[in-house]
Amino acid sequence: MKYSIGEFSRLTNLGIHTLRYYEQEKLISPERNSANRRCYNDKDMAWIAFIKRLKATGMPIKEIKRYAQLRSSGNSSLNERLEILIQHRQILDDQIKQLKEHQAKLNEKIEFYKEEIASQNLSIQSTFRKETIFL
Amino acid sequence: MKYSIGEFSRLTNLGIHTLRYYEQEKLISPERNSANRRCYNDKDMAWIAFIKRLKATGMPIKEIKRYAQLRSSGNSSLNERLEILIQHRQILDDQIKQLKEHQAKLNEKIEFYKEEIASQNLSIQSTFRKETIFL
DNA sequence: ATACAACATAGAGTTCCCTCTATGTCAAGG
DNA sequence: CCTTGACATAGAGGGAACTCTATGTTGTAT
Repeated sequence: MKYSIGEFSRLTNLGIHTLRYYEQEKLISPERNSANRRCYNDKDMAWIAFIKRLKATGMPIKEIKRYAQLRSSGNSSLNERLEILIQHRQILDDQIKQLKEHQAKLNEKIEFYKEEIASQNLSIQSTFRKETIFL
Repeated sequence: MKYSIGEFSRLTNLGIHTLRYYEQEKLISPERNSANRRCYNDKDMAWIAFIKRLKATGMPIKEIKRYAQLRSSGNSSLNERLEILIQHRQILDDQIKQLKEHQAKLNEKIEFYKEEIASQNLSIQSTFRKETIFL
């Protein structure tokens, strides 16, 4: 299947401007038809999906660009690409580890807040009780 | 303990400029001494540590600022702060879930690459074998 | 034929989060 | 006393990743 930039934008959730920007940055190079219109295909689709994954895991555009260049240079770059991927996996693993730590601490903090609030409500309640007693 | 901005910068790993920027953005309001110099204390330290956590989990400065404002408005804002925290926990949980998914897919991709490379090495080997046979 | 929407490019603008520069003040050491 | 270095403010600069504007072209429906 072939897609115009409009269709492709809808299918990838990526905004026409963003797609053109990615092309400018050489992340992707769709074919052109006779009228110079961009013609994205299913391979582009899969590639964009992967780009989105890399981005979502914090890889900067520049690094994705490097990967894209290797990709376009064919099979001889497989090893180098694999290395980038393995390196990025390490980064991702660390990232997840960090986030889990933050998650644990945040949970602690939330528990602390709940207790704090509970004890406040208690003192309000007792004040209220006193008031009802003394009124 | 009290710290000058220089010391505090070293202790927090946050760059003097960044600390001043955070103050400008009202994330933190250290006291000043007679000479108008900033005097950070241990409470500021703990607070900065928490700011760093919020940042590291993707909370934008503006939202941290909102939290900081509530914090400075005292105990009456405990509930509201708790809500921000709980909401942020949700975001963090989702984030971790997403990253794990990306991790799984990345691992798949890496395995795929390894196989690809292995089969290439094989074909090179066999070409090489042919050559050695036919030479 | 003409109107219209979708496409094209070049380049400016925006947002976020710093980071740096220019300029000035002040306290302490040689 | 004077230099030095850490501090102060105000505001400019920078990079990343978009996002938008201006202007022009093309293909299709009326």
